[in-house]
Amino acid sequence: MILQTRAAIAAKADDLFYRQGYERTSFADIAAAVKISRGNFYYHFKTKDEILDAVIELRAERTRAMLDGWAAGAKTPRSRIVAFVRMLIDNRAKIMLYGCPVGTLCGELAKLDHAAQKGANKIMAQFADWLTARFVEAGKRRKASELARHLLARAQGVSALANALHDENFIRREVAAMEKWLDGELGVKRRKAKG
Amino acid sequence: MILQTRAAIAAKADDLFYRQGYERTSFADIAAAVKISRGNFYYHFKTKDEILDAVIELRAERTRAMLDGWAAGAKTPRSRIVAFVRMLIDNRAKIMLYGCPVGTLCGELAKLDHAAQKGANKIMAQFADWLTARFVEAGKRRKASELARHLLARAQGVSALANALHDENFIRREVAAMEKWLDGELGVKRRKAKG
DNA sequence: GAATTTTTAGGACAATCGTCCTATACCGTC
DNA sequence: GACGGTATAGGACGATTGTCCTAAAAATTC
Repeated sequence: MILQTRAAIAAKADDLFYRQGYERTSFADIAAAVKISRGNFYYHFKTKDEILDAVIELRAERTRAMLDGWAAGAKTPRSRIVAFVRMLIDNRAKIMLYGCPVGTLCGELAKLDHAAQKGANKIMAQFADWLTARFVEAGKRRKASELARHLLARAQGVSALANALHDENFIRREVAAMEKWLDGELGVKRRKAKG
Repeated sequence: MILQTRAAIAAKADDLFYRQGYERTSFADIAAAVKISRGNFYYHFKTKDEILDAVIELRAERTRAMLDGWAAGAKTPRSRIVAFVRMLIDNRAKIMLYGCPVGTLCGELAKLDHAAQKGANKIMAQFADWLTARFVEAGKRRKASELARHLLARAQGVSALANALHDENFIRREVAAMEKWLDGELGVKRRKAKG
């Protein structure tokens, strides 16, 4: 079945692109990981760009499923946003080794000035849009987009710094700080200190 | 003069590594930029790793000079930290195109599992240490390191997100938010809302 | 079970990679 | 103006890159 092999290639490429980067990962690397010959490879994907497109599509789909899961699994807007923030703790080991999968891919493709850059950036936008929707749910309609991007940026920053400084406690502290910030913004436990 | 050519190579490599990434930049690219032959290249640097080391050293020195300049040029701890934050606005055009030079290099070398990773991470630590010293100056000795890393992470996040979303206003908003946060932490204009 | 399509393996291809060698031009010094 | 060390140019090197071709194997269809 062509779909199985194609999916296997995309899955292995996804993992290798994350751990080694797109540029560093060769056809030979992926072929070895999938255990098929380099020749057979060409039957499923004509160019490296096509693989990248498939990987981005795979990640976008996985992101969508993850976000849907959080939206369905948590009952309040706050707890849904917290699920996003806690992703940093759940994935801390890999983040400290390889950074954020979305952020690092966007960064690499930006430097390569790659055509797939737009697709990768869309995944980042998926998070921004999802968070925006959650803040709207929480009644912060006017500032929703701003709050969403602020939180997303903080998550990106935590990933980058945890990767550079290899500090796990830093991740935990920042996650706690983000939750505290969230409570402040959403008016949980304490009101905005104005008026 | 050997130093002139060596320095010219390091300077061009620095720029190319920033705009294209280390992996993507070849000897031929650098040689073409410096306008010397690939053969002559080998006379100054034996390996690509050596060039990377020189570039990292160059960046570390430039970072040191920049931090010293901020420390000398601004009179209060707050205004020194603000100088750091405003760097995001000053460099916004390049940041939106290529990201943060420090963050993206650390990210790329982490994925390559490169020996120079440690040196690149040290530049990130330079910022963390400098900011820590400024917060100590401001009387926040106990939480200085924590505050420093928090602010550095936010700057990294703003760079990453501005790069992915190509949003200049986002940079300005976040810089303003960071200054406001700073005032809150340092007790400027308004006290901590506790007690 | 023969015919046909789908899938695979293996290798050729030119280009480029980082690396390294050697011959020559340049230089100030005697 | 011959000399000796510094700097440069040009190209060779083996390996690897992404891409592509062809023939054989496997699966499917009649």
